[in-house]
Amino acid sequence: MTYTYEYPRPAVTVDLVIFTIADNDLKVLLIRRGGEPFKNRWALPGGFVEIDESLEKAAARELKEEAGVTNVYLEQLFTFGEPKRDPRGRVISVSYFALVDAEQQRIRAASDATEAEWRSVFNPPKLAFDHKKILDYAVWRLRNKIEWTTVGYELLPKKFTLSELQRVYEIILQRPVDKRNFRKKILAQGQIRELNETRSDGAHRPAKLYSFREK
Amino acid sequence: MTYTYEYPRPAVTVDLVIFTIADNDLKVLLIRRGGEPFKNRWALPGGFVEIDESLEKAAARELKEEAGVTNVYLEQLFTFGEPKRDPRGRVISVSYFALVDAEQQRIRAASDATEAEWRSVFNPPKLAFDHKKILDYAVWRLRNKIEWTTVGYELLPKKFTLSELQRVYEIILQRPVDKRNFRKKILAQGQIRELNETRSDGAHRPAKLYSFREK
DNA sequence: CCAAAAGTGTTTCACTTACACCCATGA
DNA sequence: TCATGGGTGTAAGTGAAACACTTTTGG
Repeated sequence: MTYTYEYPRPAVTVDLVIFTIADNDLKVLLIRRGGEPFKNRWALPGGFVEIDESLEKAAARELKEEAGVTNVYLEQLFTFGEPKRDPRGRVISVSYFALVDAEQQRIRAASDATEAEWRSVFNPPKLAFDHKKILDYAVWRLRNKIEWTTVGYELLPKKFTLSELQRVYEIILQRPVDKRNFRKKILAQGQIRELNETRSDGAHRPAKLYSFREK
Repeated sequence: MTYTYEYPRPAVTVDLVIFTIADNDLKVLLIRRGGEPFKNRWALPGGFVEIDESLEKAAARELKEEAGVTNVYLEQLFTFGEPKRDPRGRVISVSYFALVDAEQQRIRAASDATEAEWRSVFNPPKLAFDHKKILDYAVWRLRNKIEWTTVGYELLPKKFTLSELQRVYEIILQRPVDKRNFRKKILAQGQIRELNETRSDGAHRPAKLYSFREK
């Protein structure tokens, strides 16, 4: 195959599905569009890939610009490239999903300037472009990942209780999880360390705090 | 976010990892490059995405052009976009992997004109660009998929014996598989139908033929 | 002492793994 | 009759799921 450069080129963007847990719900960060097309509709944050910037870097840059966070879990999802997905012309979107923990997510809420909101994943507003498809795919992926890997920890602050971790699983999977089996499974993974601290949180037995090994 | 169109745009290609089983080995289709860079090196088949063509269609088109096959298993793998992956400029490559069965693969070998070869995945020649990385990722994905899904059938003709299917698994996983447990597992999946045919193949008991439900 | 969440073990069931011999055929 | 690959069952082990009560604290 010979590469030539005479082809009309598509624009390439990254779109981000940024998840967090808040108010006992799984949230995604959405931005309200100011211009056409889809004016006033909610959309996933995203933007163009700079010519000398890797896709991963572009995603990390958007993440910082739009959600004000760095150093969070970030993974490429899928590349969407239907010719008509953007009415203005050919735009290929490399989608990423990111997991932001409750602590960092609060930082953003405070410094918010543009119209961006954390919205429930399970009852989202109508989205621009094919962003609903991207969101659905991201949720599907997150559900799979949480069952087979340890990404769940990315949604919690450094110190957490087992009940909090369990809630994360229940919220994402949208089904109750057995407490004893859950603790057994998590502890058997050997990925978390029990700290010599507890958290008192009302009129009941304080919970032991744990931390994830590295992060 | 506002889209503007003043950005210099990267070129977008699709690259294909086309697998087949032959000579008791897992093979990938490689093309010898005629021009610089990487002149004479082997590379994955691929090409530019046309401006009005979906990524999936572009991959299917390349698959037909390069391997002469249509209607085979095709799945998006990952998008590689390091700025320096192509020395001539910014090229973002959406990679796909395809599974071609032994029957169709023979068609191509007969009508071969360009310098394309089926090469062993486990002992490949030095590859151009970052194609080794793409190949490695595709092999990893294929291994996972074959353990959790039924894609294995895509590498066999419509009628096959259980021993042939077992060989496919052993070749891909690069380890021996227990015959009784394998047959039990496959039959329990309820995805194949026993045909009223056998295949005689030498001085031993003929094997029953099976077919996959749909394809 | 009461309310509330934390913490803890055992049994059952399903699935995976290990393993060895007879069968049908062609030469 | 022998060599070759096809075909079959059982027992042991491992991991998942179901399930209820005691502990610790604050009010």
